Amino acid sequence: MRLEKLNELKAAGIDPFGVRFERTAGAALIKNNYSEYEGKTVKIAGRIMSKRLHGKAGFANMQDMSGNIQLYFRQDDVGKEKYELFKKMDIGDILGVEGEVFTTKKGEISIHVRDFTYLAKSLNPLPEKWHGLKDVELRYRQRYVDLIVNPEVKEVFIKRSQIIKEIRRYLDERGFLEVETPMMHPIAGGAAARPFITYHNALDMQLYLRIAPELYLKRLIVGGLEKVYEINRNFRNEGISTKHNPEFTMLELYQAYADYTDMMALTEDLVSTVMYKVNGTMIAEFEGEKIDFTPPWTRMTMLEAIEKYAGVDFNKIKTDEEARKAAADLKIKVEPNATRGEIINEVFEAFVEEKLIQPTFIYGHPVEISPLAKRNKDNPEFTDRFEVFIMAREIANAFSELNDPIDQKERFLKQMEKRAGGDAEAHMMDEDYINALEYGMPPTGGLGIGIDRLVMLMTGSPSIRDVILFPTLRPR
RNA sequence: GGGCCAUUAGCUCAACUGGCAGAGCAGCUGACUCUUAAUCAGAAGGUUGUAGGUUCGAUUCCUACAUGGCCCA
Repeated sequence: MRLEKLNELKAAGIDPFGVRFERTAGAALIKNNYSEYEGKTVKIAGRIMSKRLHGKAGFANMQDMSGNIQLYFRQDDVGKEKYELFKKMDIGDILGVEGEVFTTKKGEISIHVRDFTYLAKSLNPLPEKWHGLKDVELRYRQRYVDLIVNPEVKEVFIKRSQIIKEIRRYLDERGFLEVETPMMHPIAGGAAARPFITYHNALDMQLYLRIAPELYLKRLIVGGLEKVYEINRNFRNEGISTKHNPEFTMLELYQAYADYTDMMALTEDLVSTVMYKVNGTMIAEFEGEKIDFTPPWTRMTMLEAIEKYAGVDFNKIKTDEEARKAAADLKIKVEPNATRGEIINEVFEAFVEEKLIQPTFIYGHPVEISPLAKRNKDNPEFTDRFEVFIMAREIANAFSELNDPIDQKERFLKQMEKRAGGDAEAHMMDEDYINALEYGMPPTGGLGIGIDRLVMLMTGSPSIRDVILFPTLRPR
């Protein structure tokens, strides 16, 4: 049907797919500065979203990126030919119009159209005008349609962009250098996760898509780039859920001569500053909860948190055997050879995480689950590491970086044992990283923040797919 | 990987206990020179996700598969 209209347009000598159109205003600009624009002739362009015909006059609404404005067409003004063209026009068509700004009798700021040109004919009908597009699958698969008809979706992605911009501004102002490190790694390191595998033909070698940029960024610290950060994609070959997408965006930053306490202060200040700049408030509404980002955030060691929420004091549990018994008492399944540190982590995940609604620092992670973190001076079974939880979600992970190459090598060897034992998430040996540490890495604080999850919280989006423009889906 | 739910017109949704698949919007034809969910009149639009099965008869019941959602691991 619309193809016929397209051919009619062509037959009438009108190009349905026009060219460059110079705009002198936008919908929101005109509405927000009406007194300036009243009576003035403007040129605006956008998509026709609705149409109301009244014989020889009619109204339409045009949407551009800034908003929506009403257009008024009269046969007396545009001429019979153009008016017929207006009548034939479909919802979804993209036009450029020229006319004067005025207010209708009903008080709506509008454009009195004098002339218009076709910029793009729409061949597919748009979804229904007041229910929009609801089908989540279609919304993700055809995000372009979602963005056209659901304005709140556009708002989320504009806010996402602002959040990332403010993070960059914050770090740039504090002397951090933004860098880009490889996405394709010969060894997948820096996190506990299964990687995607790809293949380079010319080099005849297998490569991994990175699961984290960590080890490369710390090589840069060795190289003397004392404050670096990277905001980019990580890839993890794992399940998909409302909290997980196979590719997701991470901020990682490293600061030489700092430690995890500096990272705590930085995290709290960075996140709350960005929150306030973007939302104008420290309070976020999320799934019926009010989250208060105002610093200082609660600080608890992992053992304190376990004692509080699981009622078990792991300070009194000294051996792996006692820990396994404690796990059994709590009805948590663990590997028969699980160590105390691993069990502490299991108990934490089972009993504590879900309770952490307000921004909370959990620090002092067992060394077994932290192969890249520096040991605590007083208690070498634990590391100088923290994670931030908000709404039961892990938002940030940070530590004093392990800069002792000998300890690091031992940790890698331990991880390799686990790997040999079937743990596909255990860390791989990275000889070159050890080599880098052997040149000397200053004591360093490192921090990672999951950008998608942060955006979820700051925009009130319950699913990670609501903050990723094109989430991973099975092809149709 | 397991459980539950969903899939009907381009979109949003109906269809009782198994009995002719329906509405609104969009689109089409016509009327209307200040409407805004415009209004009014008319006509049209479907392999009910796919493949089987039960039945005189299946959108409805059963099985498998596909895609998605939610929960769990």
